[in-house]
Amino acid sequence: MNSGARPTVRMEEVARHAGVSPATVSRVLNDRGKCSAKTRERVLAAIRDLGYVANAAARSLAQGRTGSLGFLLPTIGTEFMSSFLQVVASAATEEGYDLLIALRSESSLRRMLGRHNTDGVLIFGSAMGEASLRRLAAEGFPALLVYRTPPPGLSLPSIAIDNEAGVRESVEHLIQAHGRRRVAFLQGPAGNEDAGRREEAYRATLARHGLPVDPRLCRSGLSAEEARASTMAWLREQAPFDAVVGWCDAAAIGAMDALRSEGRSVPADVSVVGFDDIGPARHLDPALTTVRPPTELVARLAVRELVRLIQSGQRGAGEPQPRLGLAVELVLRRSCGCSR
Amino acid sequence: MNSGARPTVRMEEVARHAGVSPATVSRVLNDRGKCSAKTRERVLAAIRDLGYVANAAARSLAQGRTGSLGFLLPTIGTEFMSSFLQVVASAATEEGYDLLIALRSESSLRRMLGRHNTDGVLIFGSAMGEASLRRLAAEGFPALLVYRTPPPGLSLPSIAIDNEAGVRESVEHLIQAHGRRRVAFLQGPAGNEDAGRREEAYRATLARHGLPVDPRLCRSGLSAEEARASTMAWLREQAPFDAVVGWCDAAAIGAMDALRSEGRSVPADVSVVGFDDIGPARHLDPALTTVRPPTELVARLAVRELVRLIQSGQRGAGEPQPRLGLAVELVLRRSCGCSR
DNA sequence: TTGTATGCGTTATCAC
DNA sequence: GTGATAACGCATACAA
Repeated sequence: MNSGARPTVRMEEVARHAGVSPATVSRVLNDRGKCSAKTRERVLAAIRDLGYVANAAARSLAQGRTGSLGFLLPTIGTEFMSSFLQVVASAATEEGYDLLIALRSESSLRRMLGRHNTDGVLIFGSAMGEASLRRLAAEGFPALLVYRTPPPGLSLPSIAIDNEAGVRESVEHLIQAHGRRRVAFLQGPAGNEDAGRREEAYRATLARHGLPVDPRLCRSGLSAEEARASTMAWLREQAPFDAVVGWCDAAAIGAMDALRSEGRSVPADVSVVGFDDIGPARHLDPALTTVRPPTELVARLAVRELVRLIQSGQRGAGEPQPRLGLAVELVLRRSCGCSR
Repeated sequence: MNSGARPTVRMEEVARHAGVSPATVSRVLNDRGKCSAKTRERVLAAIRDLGYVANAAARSLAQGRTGSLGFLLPTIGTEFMSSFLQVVASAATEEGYDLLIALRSESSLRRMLGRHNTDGVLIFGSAMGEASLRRLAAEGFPALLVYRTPPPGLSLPSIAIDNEAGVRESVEHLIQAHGRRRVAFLQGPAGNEDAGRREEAYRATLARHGLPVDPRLCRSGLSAEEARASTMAWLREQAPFDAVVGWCDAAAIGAMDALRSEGRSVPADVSVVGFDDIGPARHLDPALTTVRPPTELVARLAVRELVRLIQSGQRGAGEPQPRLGLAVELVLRRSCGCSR
C-alpha cells in the first residue's frame, strides 16, 4: 500500500495543514454537506500540497461499498473478448467504478465476492458453472449474466443476443440467395450457450427448408486450428458440402484456410459464413460474411444495468429480472458468394 | 458490498458458531500462529456452514496491503493487447493477486494509487505521460514499465523488447534475401516508444546498406485503415517501392489489403512484413512475415518482478533497476517472398 | 458551517 | 494454544 520513503499522508494531516477537522476534509472530498468556499479552498490546497490520496480500504470499510465491479470471463485472448472488454472497461470508468477482472476459476470468484469484495459482478458466458450461479443467486449478490441466459429456474438478470435469428438469417441466405444445399457446421465448446443455440438454429433452419442434416457435416470448430482440421477431414472423406457455417469467425477463418490450401475456391466452390464480425473478418480474402452482434451495446447495457442493480439496493427476488435478447445483423461480404 | 437479503456474516459470528474467539478465526484463516487441529476443524466447519467470506476492505485496512495489482494500459481492443492481458491476468492470479485494469487516463491512475489502492502498478507503453511517471517515481510507489524504457534521468524498472534487432533483421532480410531496394515504412503513434525505435531501426538499417531513405515512403500506419490509405497514396502517387514494413501487424495487414485491391501481388510485386505476430498473421493470404516478441515471457516477468518489488518492501532508489530488453524472433512466412 | 465521537470488520500485540 | 484489546483510516450521526 505504501512502500514509499515518506510515510503515508492521512486525512488527519491534511486537516491540520488546512486548520480544520478531519470531518471537514472528508466532506470536501465527498461533496457532502455544505461548507464555505473559503475552507473548501484551503482543504483542496492542503490536499494538493501534501499529495494526499484517500485510503481505499478505509473508505470502503466506512462506506460499506468498494466502488469496483468484477468481470468474470472465461478467457481474454480472443479478438472478440478484447473488444468487448474494452467497452466494459470504459463504461465502468464512466460510471465511476473500477474494474476487477478474473479469468474463469472458482477461486477467482470467491475472491471477487470475498477477498476483494466487489460491489457486483458481470459474468460472461460460460465463465461460471451452474452450481456457482445458484449459490450466487441465493446470496442475492448483485450479478448479471452476459452473453448467456440464466439456467432454468434461476432468476438472474441477463443480457444476451439473438443467436437464433443470426444463424437463421445466415443459413437462409446461403440457401435462398446462393442455392446452397449441403451446409456444414463448425461447432463451438460444449458448455457454451451461444454455441449451442447457434447449432440448434442451424439444424432447425435446414429442417425448415427441407434439407437433410448430415451428422458427418457437424465437426469441431473450437479454434481456427480445429476448424481447419475438421474442414480437411470433410475434404479427405469427400463429404459432400457446398457451404460452411462457423459457430464463430475464428472457426470460419480456419475453414477458409483449409479450403484455400486444398485448392478449393471460396465462395465459388464453397460458401463460408461466420459469427461475431471480429476485426480481421473484413480484411480476409475473400472478406468474411458474418453475423454482427451489437457488442458495444451489450457491454454498455450490462455495465449500466449492473450499476443500477447495485445502487437500487437489495434485489427484490420477486420483481421480474430483465432478460434481453438483442438483435443481431447479417453482414454480407464476399465469402458467401455475394459480390460485395 | 452486501445487498443480499440476509445480513453480512462477520468473523464474530463464525467465532460464536465455533465456540472460539474472533482472533482464533483470523489465525485459522491466515495460517498464522499455531492452533490445535481440533479447533481448526471447528472453525473451518463454521465458515463453511455460514458461508463466511472475509471483508476485503477490513482486511486491507488492518494489513496495510490490498492484494491487488494495477495494470494501466492505453487500449485493450487490439489482438496484441488481448493476448498480453491474458497472460498478465493469469500470472497475477498465480502470484495470489487480483488484477485491476484501467485504461489510459490520469483519473484512473490516481484511483489506482489512491482510491482503490493497489499494491503496485504495471504501466504499459504509452499509457502514462512522462510527468506522471516522474511523480510516481518520486513517491516510490512500486511500479514497473512494460514495453517501454524509462525516460532519461528516471530510475524505474522496466521490461522492454529489442525493437531494433527485430526491425533490423526483417529489413535486412528484405534486402539480402529478396533483393528489395525501395522499402517503405508505416509509422506508429507519435508518443509510442516501440514505434519510434522501430522507425529509427528502419532508417538506420537502410542507411547501413547504402539505401536511400525516401521521406515520401514513410506514412501513417496508426491503424489498418490508415495503413491502407497510406499504401493507396503511394500507389496513386506512383512512389517507387518494392517492400512495406509495418510498425505493427495491423499496419502490414492494411497495406496488403490496399495492394490486393489495386491488383498488386504480395510478395511478387511488393514484399510486406509486420511486427508482433498477432493471431491472424499466419492465416492471411499470403501469410505474414513478421517479428515475434516474447509476449508471454514479458508478461510473466513483468508480474513476477512487480510482485518482487512489492514484497521486498521499500524500493531502494540507490540499487540499479532492472531494465531488460528481451530478444525477438523473425518469423519468415510468405508475404516477404519466402516460400514458406 | 464545523468539530467530536463512534463504528466499519479485520489483524496484530499482548497477556493468559 | 487461546482470548481480550488496540490499532488501521475514513465516514457520519450528533452536537455545537
